[in-house]
Amino acid sequence: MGIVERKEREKQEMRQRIIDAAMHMFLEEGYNKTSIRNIADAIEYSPATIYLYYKDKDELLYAVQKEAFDKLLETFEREATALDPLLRLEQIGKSYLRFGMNNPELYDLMFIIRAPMNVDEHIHQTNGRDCFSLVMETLGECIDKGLLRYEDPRIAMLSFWAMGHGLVSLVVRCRLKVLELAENDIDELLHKAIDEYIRLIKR
Amino acid sequence: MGIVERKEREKQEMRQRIIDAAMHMFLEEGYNKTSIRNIADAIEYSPATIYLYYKDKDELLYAVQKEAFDKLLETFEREATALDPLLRLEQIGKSYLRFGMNNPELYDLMFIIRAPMNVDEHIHQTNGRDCFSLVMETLGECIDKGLLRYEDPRIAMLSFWAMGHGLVSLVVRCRLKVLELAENDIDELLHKAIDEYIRLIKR
DNA sequence: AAACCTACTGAACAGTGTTCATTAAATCAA
DNA sequence: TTGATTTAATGAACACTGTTCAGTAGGTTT
Repeated sequence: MGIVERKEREKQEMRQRIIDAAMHMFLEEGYNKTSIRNIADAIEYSPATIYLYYKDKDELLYAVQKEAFDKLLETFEREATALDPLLRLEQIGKSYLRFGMNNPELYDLMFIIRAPMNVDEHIHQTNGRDCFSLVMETLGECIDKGLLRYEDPRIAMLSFWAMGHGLVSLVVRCRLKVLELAENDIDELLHKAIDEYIRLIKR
Repeated sequence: MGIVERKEREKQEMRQRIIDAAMHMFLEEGYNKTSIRNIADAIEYSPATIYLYYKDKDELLYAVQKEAFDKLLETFEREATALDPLLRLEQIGKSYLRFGMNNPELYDLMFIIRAPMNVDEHIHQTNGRDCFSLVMETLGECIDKGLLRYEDPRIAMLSFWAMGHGLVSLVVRCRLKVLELAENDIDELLHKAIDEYIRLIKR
């Protein structure tokens, strides 16, 4: 009897249908402006049904986040392929910047949105782990080969990420306006900033 | 007749009473979890009254934000007093970090919270301007004296701020958990990261 | 004392996340 | 095939949210 298998499959399909709709609407309108009722409307089910598949709106967020990190990882693996670790590091930086600038709502979801504390904190340790391992390995290789002016890989990782995240999140949350930069220059300036940073950390 | 003056004074007092309560509750519970009704309760007025003094919840946010930037400016002026611009830059960096770590909710309000687009964008150009001028001047002085490995002050400002903001905001929004650092080390690591950054940008 | 003005409020509107008893349908056992 | 049981889905409700507005009480002016 394949009934239980089919049911399990249907359950997974339903879960997927929900997060597909959720992802779509989160990107279109943002997390806060997307209501469970809107998502329910989109998939033509009642709002209560969603709660049969996801415990609450946060769990929905984390599911979408997970898919987003998969996308970022794919992007890294596609765009940061250089064998030279230093060059690869630069590719990663540029890739990160582009990813954030091209998918601001997605970036928001992954790196900015308030992480509610009622959820298992473990999520933050698993979601995105692979992405960070990839960066970590590249940084480690650079340091091992003595290519960087960093000694401690933790400091290097922290700094590298902080620079990337700082740049993207200031743009995504409109905080650069205070610097009164021309809107068109911003993209170019960010890339220059990363270039400069890479230049600075090179030994 | 001092009646109109008294009334004006009372109006200002009421405005102040409202944002005092708002600031207090924003810091205690965060912006999103603070409702107009809660604020109204705290000052023992009806929710509708608040709308006589502030157009909407966002305007309340910007008023609180303004006070917060005043606080940050005071902090800078108190803690970053060195005559040597390079040393002063370091003091600013440390000061910024401490400010963010000691007042995470305030920091959130100032630099992370989604800036609604229905508000006059001009706010983002005025709120915090003084703080940035101060940093800008120090950076400018450093560059003029040839103390930094940056040429373009805009890139320098962008990078310096991105590093600071990146570090603080990753902590404030719990994104460092993925790096599995010991909770106690974080404060120290952030300061080391800033130290390293200053070291890197020194000519 | 009557008119006016202004500060304030209660009640309502449309929306939110979430829960739960009830219903309808699919599955299972006889 | 029929009856019992499990499962999936829902409508309605609850307790919130930001915001608006007609109505009121009281101080101010004429």
